[in-house]
Amino acid sequence: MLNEWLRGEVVNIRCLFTQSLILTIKIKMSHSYTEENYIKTIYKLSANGVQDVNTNAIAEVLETKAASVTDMLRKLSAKDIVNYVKYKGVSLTPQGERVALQIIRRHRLWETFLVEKLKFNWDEVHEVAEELEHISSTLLANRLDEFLGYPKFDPHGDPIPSESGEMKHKKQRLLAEMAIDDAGVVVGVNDSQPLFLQYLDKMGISLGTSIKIIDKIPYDNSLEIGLAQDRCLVISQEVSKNIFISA
Amino acid sequence: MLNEWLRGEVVNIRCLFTQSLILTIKIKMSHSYTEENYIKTIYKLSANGVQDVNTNAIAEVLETKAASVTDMLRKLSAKDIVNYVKYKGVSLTPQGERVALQIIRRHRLWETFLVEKLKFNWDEVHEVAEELEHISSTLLANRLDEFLGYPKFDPHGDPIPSESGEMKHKKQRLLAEMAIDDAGVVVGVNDSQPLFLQYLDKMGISLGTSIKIIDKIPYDNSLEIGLAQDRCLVISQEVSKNIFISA
DNA sequence: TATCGAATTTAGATTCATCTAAAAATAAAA
DNA sequence: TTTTATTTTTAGATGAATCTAAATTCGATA
Ligand SMILES: [Mn+2]
Ligand SMILES: [Mn+2]
Ligand SMILES: [Mn+2]
Ligand SMILES: [Mn+2]
Repeated sequence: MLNEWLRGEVVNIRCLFTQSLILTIKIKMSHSYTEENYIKTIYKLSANGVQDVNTNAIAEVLETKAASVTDMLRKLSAKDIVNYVKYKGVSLTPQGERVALQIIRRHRLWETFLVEKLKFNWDEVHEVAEELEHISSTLLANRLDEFLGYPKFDPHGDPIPSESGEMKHKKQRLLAEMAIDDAGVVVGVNDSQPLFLQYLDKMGISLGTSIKIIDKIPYDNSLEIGLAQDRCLVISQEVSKNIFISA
Repeated sequence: MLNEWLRGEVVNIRCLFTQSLILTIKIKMSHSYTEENYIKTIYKLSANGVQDVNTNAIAEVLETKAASVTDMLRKLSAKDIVNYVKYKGVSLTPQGERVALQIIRRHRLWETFLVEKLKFNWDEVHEVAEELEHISSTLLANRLDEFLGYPKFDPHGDPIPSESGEMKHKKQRLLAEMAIDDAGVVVGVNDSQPLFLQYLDKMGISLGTSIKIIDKIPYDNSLEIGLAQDRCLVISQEVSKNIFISA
């Protein structure tokens, strides 16, 4: 296949006779729906400071088997998307990282669109965005970005990469790691599962909500927190580990 | 597979012991990307008054081989999406027609979105919509419809089916079939290929343009037409067969 | 009606993504 | 340092969608 020989993105084709005419073409490598999901998963698993992602971790996230993961890693390795050493683990190449950031960009732009323009609730968007993120047109992503006013964060507080792959790094800490009397504003969630977001809705917690730690219950590490208008409630550690507060 | 036994959309499950508790569940049959493209193609080929669509016609549209089409027709037949008789041709069942209309609905809504909101030109939208039409969420289609203000026609003048599958039938005739001195307004195109639309752009013809037939050249059936501000031009029969004028 | 040619279907192979089960490598424990 | 357990890879099979080539059917023509 072409892909196996043309690893880079820019190729020069020189006229055989005159050696003068040079055609410089930019080759856009395309990836299957499945490949994209692997790339995104490897990116997310290595984002948490992990150097080499292991096979089983990928298999778990993608709800597939380790053997399938191995097959795909060999394939992505041949495409120069990942650095893969048998039994040692896998990491994205700079190429692969660029691809991952584009997928994440599209995912988060679509989520923003769904919430901002189509009035979806923040717990309804992830699944749809999992499909929309694979629409390949870069013009579409860029126009959508423009239409939304170049948003920097998605509805869950996650940063949206720019066309060139840069994103704002928000200063934040986990609610679980704050001390008594500390206070701040909710700027993100660590888990976008509908059930968790629905729970937050029910508790009246959303991005922008001000929270103050009133007490910590040592028995199960649950937190007593204060919201606006002297409203008080207790949340489990599980929950507090999934809420980001402005630093 | 479940699909082969559960042909309808609503199923009752009765408790074996008490015979009293009845679970009524609505089963949403899903179709692969590929199946959807076949369904849409069969719909479009039968839309022109054709009763039984033949295998080769489908193969040509989908740029595939007749043998592949046969395989898929057996599959869609088992799913009750088409009526298929070997060697005789194929037509959509009422079920299949509903599915087709939903795909076309999504295609045209997305095209409208791209032009109206993202400032795409009308020649840039078809290819992207070919991908977007397969995003399955019906909530998405309905919210998009609402966001766009329930448009009745897409950027090429084609009618957009409602959620229930109804669409406005526009009174129109082909420019090629008009007589000298007849006049009207462009309300649609019969071909959405970029090259054709780009040609129309170049000639200053778009939806809403007023056109009057000035003369017909018998030699090659080309047409001399008049636009606003006494602008005159000659178009080939090929072109005149792809422009719809208000009746 | 018999024959020919086009359209269509069948047969068999290929590629991609997946699986299970078995083998191999690595890491942890004795 | 063996032994054991875990992780990972290989081997081999399956199902979906495709292909080419051969066989079959249909419909038109002789
Ligand atoms: Mn998401
Ligand atoms: Mn995905
Ligand atoms: Mn179109
Ligand atoms: Mn399509």
